[in-house]
Amino acid sequence: MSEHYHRIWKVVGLIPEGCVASYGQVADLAGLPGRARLVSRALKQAPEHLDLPWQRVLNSQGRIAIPAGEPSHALQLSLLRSEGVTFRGKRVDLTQHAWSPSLDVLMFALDF
DNA sequence: ACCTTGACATTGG
DNA sequence: GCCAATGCCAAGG
Repeated sequence: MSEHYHRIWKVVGLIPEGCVASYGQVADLAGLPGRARLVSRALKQAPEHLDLPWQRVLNSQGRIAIPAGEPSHALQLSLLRSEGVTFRGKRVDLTQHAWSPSLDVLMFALDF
């Protein structure tokens, strides 16, 4: 598995319960600016045992990126609600749940 | 090596 | 708000 995937997985694992991040934000924090699509692939291929909070990653509009109708779309919605994330229609209320990583978390993510 | 495919983001209409 | 065009780039055929 590529080094990129490991960095992406590490960042996703840092997203706190009740918070959400966009694919692009995760890519940036992983040191891969402009590679949001790589994040989606990394999540789809993430090994189960990593137990990542993949449900906390949404598109830049705050919407669930999995196509409605796929079983995991409903699962993601349910997981987010169960951890207190609120929705405004189909979008998560980003003014309330957007993840703002603290400086120490940033340094950890960036390997400082 | 050459397409095609995305759980994306941004911009412009 | 919705849609289309672009840029992006690793994976899989």
